[in-house]
Amino acid sequence: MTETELRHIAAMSAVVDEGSFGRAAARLGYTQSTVSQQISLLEKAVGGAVFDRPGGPRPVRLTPLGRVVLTHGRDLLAKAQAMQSAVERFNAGEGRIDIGTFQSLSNVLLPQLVRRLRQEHPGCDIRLVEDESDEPPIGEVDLMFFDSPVGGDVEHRKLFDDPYVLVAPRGAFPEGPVRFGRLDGAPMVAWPPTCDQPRVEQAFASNGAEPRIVFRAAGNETVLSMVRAGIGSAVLPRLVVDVASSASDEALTVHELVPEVAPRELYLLWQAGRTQSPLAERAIQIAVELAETYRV
Amino acid sequence: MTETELRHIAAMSAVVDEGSFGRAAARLGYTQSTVSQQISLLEKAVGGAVFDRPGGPRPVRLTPLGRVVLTHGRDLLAKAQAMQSAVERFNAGEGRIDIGTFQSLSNVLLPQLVRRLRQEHPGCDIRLVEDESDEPPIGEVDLMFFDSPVGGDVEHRKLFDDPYVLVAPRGAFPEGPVRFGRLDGAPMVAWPPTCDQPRVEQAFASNGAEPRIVFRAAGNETVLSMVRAGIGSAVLPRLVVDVASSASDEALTVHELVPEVAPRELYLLWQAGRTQSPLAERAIQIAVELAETYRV
DNA sequence: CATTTATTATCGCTTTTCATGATGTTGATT
DNA sequence: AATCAACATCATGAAAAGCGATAATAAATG
Repeated sequence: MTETELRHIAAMSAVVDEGSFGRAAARLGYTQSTVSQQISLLEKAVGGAVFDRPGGPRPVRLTPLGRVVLTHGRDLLAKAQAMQSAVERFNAGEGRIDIGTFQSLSNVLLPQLVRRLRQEHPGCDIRLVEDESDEPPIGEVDLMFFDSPVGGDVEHRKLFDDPYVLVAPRGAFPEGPVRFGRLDGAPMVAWPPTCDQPRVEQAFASNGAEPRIVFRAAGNETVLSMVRAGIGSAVLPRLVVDVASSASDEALTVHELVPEVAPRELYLLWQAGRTQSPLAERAIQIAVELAETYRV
Repeated sequence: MTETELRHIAAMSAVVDEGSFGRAAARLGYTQSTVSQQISLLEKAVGGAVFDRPGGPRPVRLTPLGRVVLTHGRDLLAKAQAMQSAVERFNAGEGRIDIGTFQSLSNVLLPQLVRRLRQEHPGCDIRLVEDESDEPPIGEVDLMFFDSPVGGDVEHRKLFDDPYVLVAPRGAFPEGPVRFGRLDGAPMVAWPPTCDQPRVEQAFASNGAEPRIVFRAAGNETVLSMVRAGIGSAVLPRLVVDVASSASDEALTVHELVPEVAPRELYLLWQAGRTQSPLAERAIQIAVELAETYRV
C-alpha cells in the first residue's frame, strides 16, 4: 500500500473547499490531471473512495470514508503548518537562548547584550543562568561568559582584557600609578578566593607585598562600599569600578598598578562542534561588537 | 525549497531513538545511505542542520533547530498514525452508522439487525433516528426503513411483504379467515391516520364495510392491549402481532382477511449514488438475510 | 603509531513517483 | 443531437527515492 502523503491530503482538502478537482488544481498550482491522480493515490492509500463523482457538472461529494479522512487530514495539515511556522520563527531568531554567567563578570557587557538581543528579536526568550560554583554549567547553556578559555570540548572567543586597578579611598594615595611595594601591610578589601582572586593575591606575593585583608565580600558593590567607607583599598578589574561607581565618585580614587597585574580576560564560551541557534550566533556577534568598544 | 515529507520526519525520529543513522535505517527497513539522504533533505527543507554529527562512533545529537523540528514532528507523526488507525477502524466496520426508522416499522427487523451488527463489530456506533413525521429524514441517515420506495435520488431494496391480519379478542370471531363484510359496524382499534393506516381504511371502504373505530393509538403494544381488553379488533401487519404478542396469546385470535388487503411492504432506503460505509453495506446485507426468514 | 571499528557522506545507477498535456468518458443542459 | 463542464486515463519527461559500493572521519585498540 502506498504511503499517505501530505500533499495528497492537501489536494483533498482543496477539492472539498472548491467543490471540484479542476478549481482545486488551479488553487494549488497543479493541473486537474494531477489532482485527479493525487486523489486516486490517496484513495489507494486509505483503501476506498473519498469522493463520490456523480459525473457531469455536478460537484463531487465526500463519502463517509472521506469524512473520516478529511477530519483527521485537516488536523494533520494544520499541524504541519504549525511546524513550518515554528521552524521559520526559529530561523528568524525567535527562539530561546540560555546564557551562563558569573555575577562578577556579568555586570558590564551582559546587560547591553541582552538589551540589543531583545531589540532585534522581541519574541525571543533569553534566560540567564548565574552560577557562582567553580563548575561552569556549560553543556546546559548555549553560551557562557568566563574568565578563561576552559579546555576540553569548548570553543571560545576572547572578548577583551580588563586590567586590574587599585581603588582607594580618596587621599589614601597620591594621584597616579601606585607601586606594589606601597601596598605591603596596607588594609585591603577583596573578593573571596574564588574566580581569579587567587591570581590577584599571587601578584602581591610575587611583588614582595603582603596585604592586610580586612574584609572579603563577593558582591562588587559591597566591596566598593567598603572602600568608600575608608576601610581599605581594593584591587579590582577596571570595568567593575567603572560600572559600579560613577567616574566622578568623590570618595574614591583609581590608580594604575606598577608593575601591571596580568589583566583579567573575558571570554565567551560554547560547546565545541555544536550547531548554534541563529539567536546564539547573533549573540556572539553582538558580544564581539560590544567588546570592541571596551578594548581601548 | 523542498517540501517537508512525513517519511523524513519519521526517519529523523527513528534516528533520535536509535542514536545512529544506521540503526534507524535498520529499524525502518531502509539503507543507511537512504536515511542519510532523507535527513539531508529534511535539513534542506527546514533550512538548517537538525543533527550534529560528531564523527566517529559518537552518537549524533540534536541541534537546537532539531529539537524544534522533533517536537513538532513527533506530534505530526502521532496525528498521521491516528488518522491511519481511524481509517483502518472505519474500513473494519468500526465506524458509525445512522439508521432511520418509523416506530411502527422498527419493532420487528431492526432489533435483530442491530444485534447482529454489534456482534460482528463490537466497536461500532449505531444510531437510530426515529422520526414520526411524514418527511423521511433521508440524507441525514445512512440507511432508512420505510414502507414505500420513495422517489427521487433514493435507492431501495424491498425486504418483504407483511400481510395484514385481523386480531380479535378470543371468541369474537370463529377460527379461520374472516370476510370484510363481517367487520361492518364492528368495534375496531386502529393506528392514527399516519403511515399506511389510510390504506387499511381504504380496504374497508372498497369492501363495503364501515368499521366503528373506538380507539386510536400509535403504539403497537397499546393497540394490542386494547384488543386483549376486548375493546375491539384491529387490522395490523402480521409481524407486529407476532412480535408484540406471544403466538399462544390466550386472549387473542388471529384471522386472515378475505379478500386480502394489499400487504404492507418494508423497504430499506438509502441515498442514490452515494458510497456507503462498509458498515452500511453490511447492514443492508444482514437486513436482506433477515428478511428472507420472514418471507414465508 | 598504525589498525580496527563504528560512524556518516557521496557517487552512480535503477525504479518509482510526480506532474503535464492531450485525449477519452460521463451526464446534465440546450 | 450538440454542447458543456466535469473527472479519468494515457504516454512522457523530470524528479526523487532507494540501493550498493566506496570514501571519509574520529574514537578505540593493540
